[in-house]
Amino acid sequence: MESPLPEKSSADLKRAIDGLIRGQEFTRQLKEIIKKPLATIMAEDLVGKIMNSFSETLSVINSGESDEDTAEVKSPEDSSGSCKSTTTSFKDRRGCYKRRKTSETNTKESSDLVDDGHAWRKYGQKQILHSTYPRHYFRCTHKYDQNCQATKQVQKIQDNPPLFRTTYYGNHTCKPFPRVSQIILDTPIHGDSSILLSFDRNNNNNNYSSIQNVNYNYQPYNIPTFPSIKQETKEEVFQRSCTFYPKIEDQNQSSNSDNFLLANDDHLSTLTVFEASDGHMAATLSPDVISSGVYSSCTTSTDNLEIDFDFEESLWNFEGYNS
DNA sequence: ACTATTTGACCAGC
DNA sequence: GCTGGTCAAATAGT
Repeated sequence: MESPLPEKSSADLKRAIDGLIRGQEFTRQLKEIIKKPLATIMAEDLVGKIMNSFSETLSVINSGESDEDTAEVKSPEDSSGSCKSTTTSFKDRRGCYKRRKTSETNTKESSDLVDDGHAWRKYGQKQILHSTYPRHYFRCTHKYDQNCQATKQVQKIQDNPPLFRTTYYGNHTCKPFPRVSQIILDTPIHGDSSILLSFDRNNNNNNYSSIQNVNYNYQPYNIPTFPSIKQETKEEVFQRSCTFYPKIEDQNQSSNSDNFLLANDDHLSTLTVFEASDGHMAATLSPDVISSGVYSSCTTSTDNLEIDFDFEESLWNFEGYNS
């Protein structure tokens, strides 16, 4: 009773230990990659993993509840159902909910507000006592169409340099299926540099669309996942772990195609996006080689991969990817 | 017209 | 009674 920490089950302790070991391993990896070229983006990814690992561990240590209890996320729908209608008019149901007592949380702090791969909708903002900055409340965009109960809170905790604390509540039960196929990436390391690949769905003469805007400067960008791609396929295993770089060699070229470098643990490829003769967007993927730390395209390869983006299915279609 | 954000109101938990 | 989380009308944006 007098213990400062709640009593832990052996499963909790194992989770805590696993989390610490994971953090230790990520830190070791971080130490290794700092020595390498492209260290900053790889390091950033690892720092995120390290912080998540420690956050999860801390939440295990701090929670006084068992796994079974914490995994049960209270649903606002369930709680609003219990709202008494005797004192409130049926029409005005504002604030009619049950406050969350405990639920699965995951807190991370970062100097920027990077896209976490999910679509969020802001539903509130509140000035918090003894806090300089207001807290912003977000729910999953698919709360109603897919009954996804995930929410998050974002609060600025420091201005210079900016630091944000993001707390996630509940798990996404929605499928990450965007209504507008758009990938927006911010690069906190390099200030306002950003990359936007925007596909115009309004061009509905056929199943494909054209690239509206490809805007980038020539620094590396990281796509930890491809949230716009839904279907689990063998190709997605490749996509999921790719890092995405605009190719420097194209900087002064004016052409109707755009080249990007895709890198994962053991692949390097050039993705060339272009508008095909029939107006739809296509891309080819060809293996690259690294020499002396400088990336260059392997022009001798004929083992290219044809990729189309089908907006009706929201799928990248791979043809001839046999390796 | 439709969707997203803002903001004051409302209510549960402490 | 205070505080924080959520709702929903009003407003802004596209």
